[in-house]
Amino acid sequence: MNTHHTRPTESELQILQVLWDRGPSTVREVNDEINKTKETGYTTTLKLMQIMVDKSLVTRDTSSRTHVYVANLSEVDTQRHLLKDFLKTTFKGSAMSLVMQTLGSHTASKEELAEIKKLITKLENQK
Amino acid sequence: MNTHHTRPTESELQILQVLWDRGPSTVREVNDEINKTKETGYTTTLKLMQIMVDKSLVTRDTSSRTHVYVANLSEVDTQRHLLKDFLKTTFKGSAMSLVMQTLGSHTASKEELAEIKKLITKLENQK
DNA sequence: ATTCGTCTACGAAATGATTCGTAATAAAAT
DNA sequence: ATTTTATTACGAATCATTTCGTAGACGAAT
Repeated sequence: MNTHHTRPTESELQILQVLWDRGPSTVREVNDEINKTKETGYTTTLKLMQIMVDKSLVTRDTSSRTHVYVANLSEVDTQRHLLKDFLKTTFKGSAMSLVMQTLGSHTASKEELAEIKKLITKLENQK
Repeated sequence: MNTHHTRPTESELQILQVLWDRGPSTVREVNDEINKTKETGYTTTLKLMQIMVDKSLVTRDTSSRTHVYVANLSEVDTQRHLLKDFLKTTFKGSAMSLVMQTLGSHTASKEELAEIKKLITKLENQK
């Protein structure tokens, strides 16, 4: 067991993504999903998910022979966490340069842009 | 030698940061800088920087005994690259949810918000 | 009841990243 | 000239992550 908090590794994150998308899933289901992208042996995924239980990243229901796994963290919380980290390490903590860069190099629809603008206006009024 | 393109590791990125901030630097200088944050032996940093030469992440001037290292990639290009990756792996490629989340959970000055708004308006007009 | 397919558990190999010790060398100080 | 100090080169140890083989168990199909 391990209650201590660490960043999920690349592979762990991939598994979490699947669990977030699909909801409670078996190893087989997760592995099938992952194999759409990346060839991975069944026992590899199994082992990773077992490790994730140990790290408390996921919980599993072992009442039936085929165990069912559930993510223990919410997607948004994890994103927030990783974002904070990413911001610090690659943008020296400057949220603004990250936003500017993202807007600059990724296309967004008019609607999306409008939505962001709305959020900004709201933020401006809070000051 | 290695011309083949990979993502810099955590440590490599840290070294690149120093080179971007300081400009051309010796191992000693980089190591001193890094030690402000994180205790690291001199030869550790040296070795990493030698590996980075091999990966062409940096170039070095060996004309004098004490070699001088320079980053081979621009900070912005690297950020763009890492951002793209990060977006894909943790935000399923949705630039918008990344931006929204960043704006939501990090404070920005009025001026910064205004600047972003200006960029958005510009983007809107391009459509 | 035997066989077949699928599952979990687990150890250990493979891979990748980081850290460090040691030797060789050159320059600087004495 | 000799000693001290700083540097590079490089192999190897350590550590974390990922991958996989094998064994044992269970249930379904024959």
